Amino acid sequence: MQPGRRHSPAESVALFGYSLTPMILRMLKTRANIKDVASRAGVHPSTVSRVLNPATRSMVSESLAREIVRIADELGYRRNALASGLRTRRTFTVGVIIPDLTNPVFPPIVRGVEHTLDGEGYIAILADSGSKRRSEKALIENMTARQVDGLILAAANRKDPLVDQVIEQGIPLVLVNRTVDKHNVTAVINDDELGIDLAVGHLVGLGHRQIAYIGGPQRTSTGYARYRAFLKTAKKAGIKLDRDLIINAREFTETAGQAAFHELIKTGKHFTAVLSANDLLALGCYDALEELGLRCPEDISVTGFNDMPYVDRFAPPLTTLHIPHDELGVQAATLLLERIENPDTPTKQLRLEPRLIVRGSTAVPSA
Amino acid sequence: MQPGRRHSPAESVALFGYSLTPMILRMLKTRANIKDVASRAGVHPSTVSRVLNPATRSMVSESLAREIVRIADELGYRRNALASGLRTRRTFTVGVIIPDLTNPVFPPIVRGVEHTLDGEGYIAILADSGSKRRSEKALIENMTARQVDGLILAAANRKDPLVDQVIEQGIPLVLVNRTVDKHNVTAVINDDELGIDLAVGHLVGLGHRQIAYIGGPQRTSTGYARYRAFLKTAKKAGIKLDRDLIINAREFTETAGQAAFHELIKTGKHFTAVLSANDLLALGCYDALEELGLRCPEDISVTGFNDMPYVDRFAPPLTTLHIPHDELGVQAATLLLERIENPDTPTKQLRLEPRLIVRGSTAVPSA
DNA sequence: ATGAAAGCGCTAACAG
DNA sequence: CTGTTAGCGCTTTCAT
Repeated sequence: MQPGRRHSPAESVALFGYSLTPMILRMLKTRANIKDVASRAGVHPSTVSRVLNPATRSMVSESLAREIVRIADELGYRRNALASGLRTRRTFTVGVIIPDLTNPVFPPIVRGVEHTLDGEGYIAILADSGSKRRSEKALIENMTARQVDGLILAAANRKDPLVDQVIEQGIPLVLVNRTVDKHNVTAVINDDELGIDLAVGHLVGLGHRQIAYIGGPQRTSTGYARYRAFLKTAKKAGIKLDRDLIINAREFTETAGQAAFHELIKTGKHFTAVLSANDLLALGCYDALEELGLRCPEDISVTGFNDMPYVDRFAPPLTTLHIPHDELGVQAATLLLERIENPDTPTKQLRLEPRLIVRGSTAVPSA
Repeated sequence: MQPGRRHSPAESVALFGYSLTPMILRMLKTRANIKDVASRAGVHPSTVSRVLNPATRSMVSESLAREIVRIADELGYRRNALASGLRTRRTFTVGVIIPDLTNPVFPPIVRGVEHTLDGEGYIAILADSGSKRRSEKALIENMTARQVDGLILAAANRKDPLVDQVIEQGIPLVLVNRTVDKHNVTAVINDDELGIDLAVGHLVGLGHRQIAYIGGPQRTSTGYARYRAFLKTAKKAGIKLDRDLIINAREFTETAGQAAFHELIKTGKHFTAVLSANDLLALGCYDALEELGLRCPEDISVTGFNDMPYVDRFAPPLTTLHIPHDELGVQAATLLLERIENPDTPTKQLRLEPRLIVRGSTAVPSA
């Protein structure tokens, strides 16, 4: 094959003197391109481009435009997004990085993001970083190499060089679910303080005075904010704050929650309720309770945070804080699109309200 | 700005007579390109291209190659995937379409797919079709316009024009989770017959003879295969096959399962166990049982299919069939990559074995 | 209203 | 081993 030898069907027609049907065309090359449509219509490729782009379509006479559209359809023409993106520097693609898809809080977020993007002609490149920072960095590089128009990160740490890096590169960015300490990023998160307030209020209302707290990793905004909120709220509610009954787990996992609960017991201190910083930690409490032959809520009340799917089916159904995860995703995508349109949009932090869902894991303290 | 006016930093250097640092470069344009690296290194762009491509790197002298890599790093060069893909017709991107991310069976599949792809330098474009065919078609078009190297569909119907279309277009395709009736597609699914076999065997072993069946939509391969398997296996096991006790729900949902169970009860026929074609349907049975004041497993045993996360925490913990969903994803991605490398690979259907997980929802029949 | 020409950034065939 | 050249498919000035 000659270098630069083109295989445009139009040329093939000239070459072989045959009239090629679309079906045959399709067998010759993957797809008709703009040039094919143009030569079929007897116009210049740029005219076709104008017609096929809504923004410039009005530049072309209506009758010709219709004819071109007809031919394009006939040839099954689809714009090559690579070529288009290369030229325009807009890919209508955004990268979404989440730490762990199998953690039930993330699918609804992703879904909200996606549906919002889809409505605007964007598509999402999704990556599950497996919570590993190394791969996260690589993923971001991969995505920027693909010229994504923006990025949504669901796994930021409070201090996050990766986030700084993205910002520095001028790539539109929105954080979701977790945020960073600095306020130089747009983020959509949950109102942690309100959530903890509600949970503490609920427990206190039931009569609990010795409330233990199992928190999450302090490197995450959620873990930190909930911890701070607990200290603050507990003080306000006038309950005894025993430092031994406050444990911040290293991870938001069931096993971490289980271990933490055992630690609480080991202190020998009395407590009638455990406020956990998320559902998984609460679930770990369930495990520990069972191992210790204790009952929930009869012996100990337990609350969670997140309202993961199916926690209402647990034994006992978990009292927890519902976070509108889909809405988190929707808002994150909306804000990102805004930033893509206008990169100078001032950053903003959106805080969605959690709702307390009272179920069977909390009750009036027995002792 | 003149048409065609280039803003390569190298030219800028010449223009202004300044030595520009990488930092300043980055402020001038989004990113250094191959030409920038080339002029900095005093070589031709194609030489840089060769160095930066592992496959062709050996064509360049080792010392020069190293120098070029150094300069590329210094300039923070990243290959523009759009340009590269446009030229090579390989994007290292695959499209993944799933019907509903919030259905817990899909996240692990997606995760398996992604991790496998990631290992090979590919990335996934993910779309949640919301189970809507229309949007599914649009999504596929969007993805092919983006020149994806292949497609993974998790939501095929037994007869699926969309699947036919993709195949016809010559786009490498792998189905996962569900397949089509025709055997002209590569698919990675679960061994439904074995699963049903195990479930029936378990119930029969416990002493159940009147077993009701709540199946899924017959348009899906899973719904159909499990239904056929139940008929076959039940006959083999010598249990009474009462057509009234076999209901195929329209959807794999909790509400559909609930409704189906009520229908079963309305028949007035006696049964001691319900075999459900998936966990969500089984969950619906739980709901109906509660509404009817019946207990599981004391009054009725219930089994599911899928082993969704947390069904072990339900009240009662659900006896079900575990499907290695991550492995499904891993295999699907592996087979797809194979097909991308060699499109003529014969199609194959991989059937992974489910495992029976006996929990608290099944027991010896009381009556 | 349409055409001509140039180039986004990269790679591959060919020449030397 | 390296440079030259052309072009992937598209969009945009600019010119008419």
